[in-house]
Amino acid sequence: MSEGRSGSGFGSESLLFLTDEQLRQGIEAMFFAYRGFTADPDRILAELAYGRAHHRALHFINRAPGTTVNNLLSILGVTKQSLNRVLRALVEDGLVDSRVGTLDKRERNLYLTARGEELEQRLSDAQRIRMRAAYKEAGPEAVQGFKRVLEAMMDSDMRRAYAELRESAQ
Amino acid sequence: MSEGRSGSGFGSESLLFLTDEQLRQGIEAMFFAYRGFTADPDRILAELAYGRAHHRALHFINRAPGTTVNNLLSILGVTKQSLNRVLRALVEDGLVDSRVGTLDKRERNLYLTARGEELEQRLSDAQRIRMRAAYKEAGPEAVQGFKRVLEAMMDSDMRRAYAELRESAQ
DNA sequence: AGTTTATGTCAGCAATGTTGACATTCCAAG
DNA sequence: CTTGGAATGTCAACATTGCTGACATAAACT
Repeated sequence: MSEGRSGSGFGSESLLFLTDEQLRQGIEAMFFAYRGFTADPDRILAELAYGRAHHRALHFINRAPGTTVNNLLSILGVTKQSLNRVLRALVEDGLVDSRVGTLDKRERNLYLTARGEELEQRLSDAQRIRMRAAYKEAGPEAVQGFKRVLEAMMDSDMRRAYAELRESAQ
Repeated sequence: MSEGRSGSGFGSESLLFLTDEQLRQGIEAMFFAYRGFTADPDRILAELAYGRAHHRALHFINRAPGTTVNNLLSILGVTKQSLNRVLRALVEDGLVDSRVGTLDKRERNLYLTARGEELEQRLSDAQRIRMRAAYKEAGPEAVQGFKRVLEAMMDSDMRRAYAELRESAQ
């Protein structure tokens, strides 16, 4: 098909660095690891009748307090209608505070309430514990490689968003 | 909360290797990268009115032809009812062949048809192209680290499934 | 033979993605 | 200043894909 070159007697023993089999292993590793990556927060969220979408919203509002709906959905990569449902629940439940913009009244500036911060902490902690263990097991140089490959795998606009977050962080 | 130790004046400048900020960057990298990772197949699938679930089924049936529904759902980590819906569509559309087991007639052995293989190739190629580019950009040692961290991030049973797939592959 | 266990299918519900229609606010052209 | 269009966010309805529950069939155990 589109670009087929599937291990047809050349890739596997050539001097080229990447066989299709190696790439497939990477694909599967990504799939299995992402499940592990979300498993711990998912368990907490299930108890509270929330989902991954709520976690993502909490995470990025915490990361950039005062952010607007528009900005948030460009980072999350979902439609505003989809995000709206999640935000509405979080606001109703008193985890997020949505304030009408001062400069532009069409905008809503989003903040976590104390309870919102509390849940965000709980979720992030769960995820960090696993991440910390994985980093420790793999070692520092592995972590550098890990991040480098992930960054190269992003779409270019997400790479920009990611870089901005890193700068703003500290 | 459960294990809170969030950059409270100690983690960030201690001799410890992992600050909360570093961990958070890893978390966000994982989130953005996974979106890139699935973006290309998603576009193809959308044209065909299929979803990620169909892609995953095709991938692992291709990987282990003759596998059973039971085995497949343990790898995919979904319920059999959820998988069944997807498989039914693939069988009806002539991409997957479901044969009653010879030894145990309760089981169904799953195979890709020619058309199924064709679509699987198309999807995998799209994903491999991006993966290949990311690997190339990041370099060989980075890839080693990438895989090591991902593997450490999996749940233990998934790590086993992953290892088995690698062995069976070759 | 009869109960229990395993495998897979069918039906209906929940979470979360989508598009479409709309209200409010801002801004720019006249 | 007003008016028309663009931007922002909300509400409604639908599709995909998780889920649980109920069931049919085959195997296994007693």
